[in-house]
Formats: sequence, structure tokens, C-alpha cells
Amino acid sequence: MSGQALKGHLDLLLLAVMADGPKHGYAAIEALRERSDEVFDLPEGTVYPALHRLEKAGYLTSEWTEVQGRRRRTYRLTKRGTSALGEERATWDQFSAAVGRVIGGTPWPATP
Amino acid sequence: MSGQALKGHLDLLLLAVMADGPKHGYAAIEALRERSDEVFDLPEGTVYPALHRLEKAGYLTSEWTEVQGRRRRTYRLTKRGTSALGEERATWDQFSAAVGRVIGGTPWPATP
DNA sequence: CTTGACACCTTGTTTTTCTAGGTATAGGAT
DNA sequence: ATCCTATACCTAGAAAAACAAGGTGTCAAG
Repeated sequence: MSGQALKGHLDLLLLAVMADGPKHGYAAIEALRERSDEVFDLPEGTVYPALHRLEKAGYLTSEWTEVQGRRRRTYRLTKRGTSALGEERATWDQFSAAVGRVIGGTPWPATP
Repeated sequence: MSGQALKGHLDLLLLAVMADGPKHGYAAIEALRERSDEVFDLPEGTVYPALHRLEKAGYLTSEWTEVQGRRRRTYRLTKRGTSALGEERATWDQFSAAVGRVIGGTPWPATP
């Protein structure tokens, strides 16, 4: 799944890793890769604009820090971000359950 | 979820309902609504182009029929469509499991 | 004879994701 | 010294998907 196919759920994933503690973008990519068991290996060109989007939406705040000569922009979940995460989690649960019902549909009723 | 947010999983859903038996587009919309318990209520402008896409990809074939003065284009899953469905199902399983690991991640280890 | 359900369609907009570049530092290998 | 890799950020443009909003036409009920 390294290629395409994230499909609109990136915000949820990003908010979820940020809820685990403040992180900079590069670290978020690694966290996503690790926590998903290598399923998500997102290109920077996907993640950085998404973080900017989330910050503009008020779900994250950022501040620049300098660690060993390297500048980092560290993001932190806001209150609004936390509640957005809750809503997105609920939406995901509903969505994935619905997909499960559709694709797992028993073609014939189980013979009792 | 009537609003937005189908996010690239429409092909899977459509192939799944077609696997249950040949259907025309309008019937597919209803099947999706019912099987998802009203979660998916897709606009025609979303579904019809998707069916055309799937036919062009060789996953569906269609034929025109006339039922009580109304013309219908009935779609049927092809062999390639059946195997595509299998792959998409597997992709979905992997994807949803990965999302679950990321968003359900235990922030702190459960105290035993 | 109008309304609503049925049944199909397309055009254009928006949003998201990705590709493909670019910049710059640190540290290890050559 | 120089190169490579990993770290760490960024943007511009392309492609795709989902949708909104329009359109056509039939049939049945009121």
C-alpha cells in the first residue's frame, strides 16, 4: 500500500498520531509507518501539506525548534483538534462497519 | 454520511453488490443504501460514472433491457471483476486493520 | 395534468493525494 | 576532501475521485 490509496482518512491518522504526543512531520511519517506495521508509508509531499491544512483548520498548532542543527516544526493537537479526532473516529467506525456489512453480506441466509 | 466521504472505496462497494447478482445502476444505489443500513446514500452523479469506469476497466459488462417502458442498463460482474473484488477485499482488510492499529493505539500500556 | 418515483446521463468544481522536483544539515564511508 | 544517506523541511503541478447541479424521458397516482 506504499503507493496510492489513503483516500481521505489521512486527517484521522495524523490527528491520531499527534494525540499520542507532539511530533514533527517527519516523525509523524515514521510513527504512521510503525504503528501500521509498514502498511502506511506516506510520501512527504502528502503529509506536509496535510499538516498545513490541519493547522489552518485549527486542529494543530506548530512551533519551530532546533535540534542538533536541524530545524523542526513540531505540531501539537489543539482542543478543537482533539474533538475533531473524536468525531473522525466515530465517523470511521460507522464507515468501516458499513463497508463490512456491504462487502461481507451473506449471499444466502445461513442454513440453521 | 449522506454528504461526502466515500473516498476511493466505491469500486469495492459496487463490485460487492454486483457479486450478489446483476443489477442496474439505480438498483445498485438502493442495494448499497439497504445493505449499509442507510449509511451510504449515494448520489447518481457519483454512481453512474463509477459504473462506467468499472465497465471500461473490464470488471463489469452491461446490456440494455426494457422493463415496463423503462430502459435499464443492467450490469454484470465479469471474471476479471470477480478477481478484482477479491483483491479489493483483501486490500480493504489490510487497510482497515492498519487504520485500527493507528487510531486505536493504546497511549499507555494497559495496567495489568 | 401535475407530482413523484423510476432510470439514465454529463459538465464543471472541489478536494485529496501523489510525483517530482527543490533546499539544507549531520554523520559516516570512501 | 567528497560522497552518500538519513534527517527535515517545502512547493508546484498532475491526476483522480466524489459531488452538485443540471438535463432527458417514462410511468402511475392523484
